[in-house]
Amino acid sequence: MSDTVLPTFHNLPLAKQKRIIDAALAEFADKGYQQASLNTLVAHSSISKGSLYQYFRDKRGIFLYIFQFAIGLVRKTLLRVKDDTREENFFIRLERSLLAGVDFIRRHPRIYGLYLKILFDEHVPQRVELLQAVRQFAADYLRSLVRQGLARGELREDLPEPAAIFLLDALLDRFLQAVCVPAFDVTLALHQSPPGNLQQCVQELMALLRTGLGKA
Amino acid sequence: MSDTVLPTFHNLPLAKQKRIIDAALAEFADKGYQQASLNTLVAHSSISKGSLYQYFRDKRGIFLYIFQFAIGLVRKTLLRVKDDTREENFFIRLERSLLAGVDFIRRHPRIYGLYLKILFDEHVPQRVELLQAVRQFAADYLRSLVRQGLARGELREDLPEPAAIFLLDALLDRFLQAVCVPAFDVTLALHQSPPGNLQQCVQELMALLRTGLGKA
DNA sequence: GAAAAAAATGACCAGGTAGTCATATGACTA
DNA sequence: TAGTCATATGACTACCTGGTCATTTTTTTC
Repeated sequence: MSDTVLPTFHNLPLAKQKRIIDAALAEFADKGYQQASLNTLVAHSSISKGSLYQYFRDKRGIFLYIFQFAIGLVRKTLLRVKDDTREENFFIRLERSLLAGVDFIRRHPRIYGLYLKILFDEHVPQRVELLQAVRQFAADYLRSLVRQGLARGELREDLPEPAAIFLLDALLDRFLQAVCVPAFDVTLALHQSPPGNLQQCVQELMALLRTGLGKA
Repeated sequence: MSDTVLPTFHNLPLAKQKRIIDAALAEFADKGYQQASLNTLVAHSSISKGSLYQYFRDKRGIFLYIFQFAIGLVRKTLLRVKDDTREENFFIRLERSLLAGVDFIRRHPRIYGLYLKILFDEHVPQRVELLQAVRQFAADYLRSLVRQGLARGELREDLPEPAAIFLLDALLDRFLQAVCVPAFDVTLALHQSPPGNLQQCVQELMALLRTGLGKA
């Protein structure tokens, strides 16, 4: 697990570390794992190729380090939202989480890009473990929200928990994708819409989740 | 658009055409566009490299031909489902469409794989057009179902159409992904479950869509 | 059956890749 | 100042890529 990054890297000045992390994130997010070029990476971070191999064992090592770094950032951000909205209604919390997700992506587009690049590429090292870590975290997050919502009587008592979590996960994930992948954005016009409009869309979706599609 | 495949290809015996299409589909579905190797492709279809370039202009041409071929198959299949369930209730139609999707993927796993490989790779030729074709088709399909459901009074009259379609699209797409990408299958245990169990999951999700999560 | 046209072939090319290694640098020690 | 040692370097290797082309083989035409 930790034989990915060598001690030399941590001896580097923080600014240099950051330069390398930034360049790696950009390259992997743009090209995916296999297609990412270490030559491009070293050029963009102004270090030599030889140095790169004194910081990391190999390409795989660089990638894993970067991805774990990214996962850490996501966890921290989402847990903060969960805590900040502790007292709110279930659907409000959901709405806030979603908007926080949009905000995160706006601030760290390359981290989200990296995640998307991994999703369906079976040849990425440790892909199953990395993906499962992300999805499991999301599911746990939503489960916690659902249980608190149930405890407060904001949700139907007979709610099938796994199905509900699945539906929520699907909707949230797709919403984020639609925000930053125009081709997904066929129905709502999220992509270029102002923040206010975006919030209105979210609220409409939340209302739909609450009351369902069927005739009352 | 049609300068992708050269006339020589269509003069080939159908069996040989099929061999090439199969090998190309397998290679692109497994590796994605850039990472797919034409050397592997020709080896697997038992033709020489030179021949490949007498059938197609270049790599891009092969890819586009294969993808359009795949799109055709999907359209045909889904339109048949829509027609077959013409008389059914909205939620039944949805359920049937979803199960038909699962069945299609089971029968043509490489076509679905190809679609997934395209989703987030900006470097795929014509990606935006290809993706939009697929998503637009799905959205149109769902819109048609929703409108007929509304006309028959099976859905709330005040249903916000775009939001509803978005939600349905998100759920259906994610369901298919969960069926064939184990890492997505964190909550429901779809991946290795028998068909009966799978159908029960779908029904549970349909019920959730109908009545919503909120307290009555 | 000969000539012409069409199709098949694989060695070859330029350009890219991940990773290596002998050498150079420069900071710290004695 | 001399010696030591962690770090920095980029030319280099072996390999793989998409694409080309002179040549051979097969098919068609007369």
